[in-house]
Amino acid sequence: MINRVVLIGRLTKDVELRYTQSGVAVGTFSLAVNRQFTNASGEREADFINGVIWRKAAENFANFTHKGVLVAIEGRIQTRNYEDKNGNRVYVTEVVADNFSLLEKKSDSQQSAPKSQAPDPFANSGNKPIDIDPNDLPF
Amino acid sequence: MINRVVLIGRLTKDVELRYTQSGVAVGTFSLAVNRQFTNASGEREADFINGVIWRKAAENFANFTHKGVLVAIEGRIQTRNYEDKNGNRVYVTEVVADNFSLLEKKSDSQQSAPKSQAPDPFANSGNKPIDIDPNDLPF
Amino acid sequence: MINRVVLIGRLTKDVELRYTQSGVAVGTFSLAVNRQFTNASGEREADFINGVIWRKAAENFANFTHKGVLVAIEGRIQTRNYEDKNGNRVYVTEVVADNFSLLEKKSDSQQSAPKSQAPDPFANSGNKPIDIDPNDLPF
Amino acid sequence: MINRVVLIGRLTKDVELRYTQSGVAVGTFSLAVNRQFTNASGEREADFINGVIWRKAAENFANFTHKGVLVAIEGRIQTRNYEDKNGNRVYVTEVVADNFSLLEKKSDSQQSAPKSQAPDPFANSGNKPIDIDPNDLPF
DNA sequence: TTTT
DNA sequence: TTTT
Repeated sequence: MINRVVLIGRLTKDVELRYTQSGVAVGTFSLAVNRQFTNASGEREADFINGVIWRKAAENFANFTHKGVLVAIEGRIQTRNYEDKNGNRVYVTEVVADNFSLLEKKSDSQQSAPKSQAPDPFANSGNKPIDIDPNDLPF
Repeated sequence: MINRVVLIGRLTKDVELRYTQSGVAVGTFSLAVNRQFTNASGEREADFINGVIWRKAAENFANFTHKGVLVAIEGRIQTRNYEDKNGNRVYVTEVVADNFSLLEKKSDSQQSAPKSQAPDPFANSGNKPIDIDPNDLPF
Repeated sequence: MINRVVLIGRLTKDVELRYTQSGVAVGTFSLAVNRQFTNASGEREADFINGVIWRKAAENFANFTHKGVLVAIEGRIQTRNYEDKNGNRVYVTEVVADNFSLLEKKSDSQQSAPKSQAPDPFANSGNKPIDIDPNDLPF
Repeated sequence: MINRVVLIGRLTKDVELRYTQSGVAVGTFSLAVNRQFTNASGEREADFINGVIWRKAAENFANFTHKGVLVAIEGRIQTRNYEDKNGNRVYVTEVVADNFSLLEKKSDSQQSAPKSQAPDPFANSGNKPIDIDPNDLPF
């Protein structure tokens, strides 16, 4: 079934890169996507959308972006749930990104420390997330 | 900024239609969207995505669909949060639909009671959600 | 850069499946996508959108669909141009599908001859079209 | 039926703004959308996608952009055909944009003459293209 | 008949 | 040069 999302927004913090026990890279991120219309008080609010990205694309996304940077991402909506430390079931709705585009050059809105020498800032990759055990998740 | 979602899935229950204090129709719904790939155990899982729809489109969506029916929806991802009865902040990520398509005729997968005589089952409408006070929300 | 298309429509004819000289499957198709709004004369027009699909997905798309069937496709817009027999340059804008969903069971709107035994009608696949020489194109 | 397109690319020339006989603003544009993958020769090609935009959004799009600028557009694919001066039927596939986002500040990639004082560069608007007579088209 |  |  079709499940497609396209977002343009700014990273609210640096992408967090971790590795599953089996060594697969996973990045988690949060995107502030400004709304098109202002609210009743005339302010432009944003939606704060959490996401996950896997494998090579995760490493590239972490290495070539930083907090504040404008990016486009493509992906799908995923829902999952887990039991927290108090035994309560927590429901999560997030975006699984399979692709991203940098919309600003490195110099724009620079804030964090440099992390990597970029051969191609638009480097990303298809990452068909192949059946990873949820218990393997580092977050 | 761009924030666009397209989903095809089945309603996990009838659309719930309510009205704000100012008389605006709001529908809430939950969509089961089957995943493209099977999991490690060879099963096809689904994402259970909650959504909101406003005004005339909400009334049409509620009237011309029922639990189990296959629909396509277009919209955007919205995040919001509120304090629950225990004083805990609850974070919600959901889809605001601005458009829908019925992908099955009335007769297919009929389950609930009939609700309305449909002149055009594909009737829907642009519903630019104009600055509704969140306190006005019936859910 | 982002280039994303999602369409739901009916095949105006059977998918045409061919093979490049190097043996890669290519399907070409035409989709009638009904418009949301009726025109000045109150008629609902359609857009007739041509598309291409590659490899395993092409074979599945050809085998599990036929003229008239309702399908969803995801892909990107591609433009190309070639010189026709009269030496005129022809400009083509079409969709390259990388994914499809059947929205009707085999029995619905059956018209053409059966073509294949379907193990999973929703079988399709990522087909990252890897650098195929345009001169290799059979259409 | 669903017909949704999201594109990020650079305008290959200034938006051309005209008015129908009944006074409706129409903008035409061409977007260069770089491909994700390089071709057999290792070059990154682009798709050159033509589009149309109507009403207030057309005026804003023309006023707040210029050749070379990076923009995001949302819309749908439209097909139409007309008879050219030689009596040949010409088939057109283009994007009808109903929304756009500027992805660069005015100063970036400035090339053309200034055209307008921008109160809000992200100003755009829903433009439900209401039944315009094709004979009324200025292009 | 093309953008950076 | 079109689908239901």
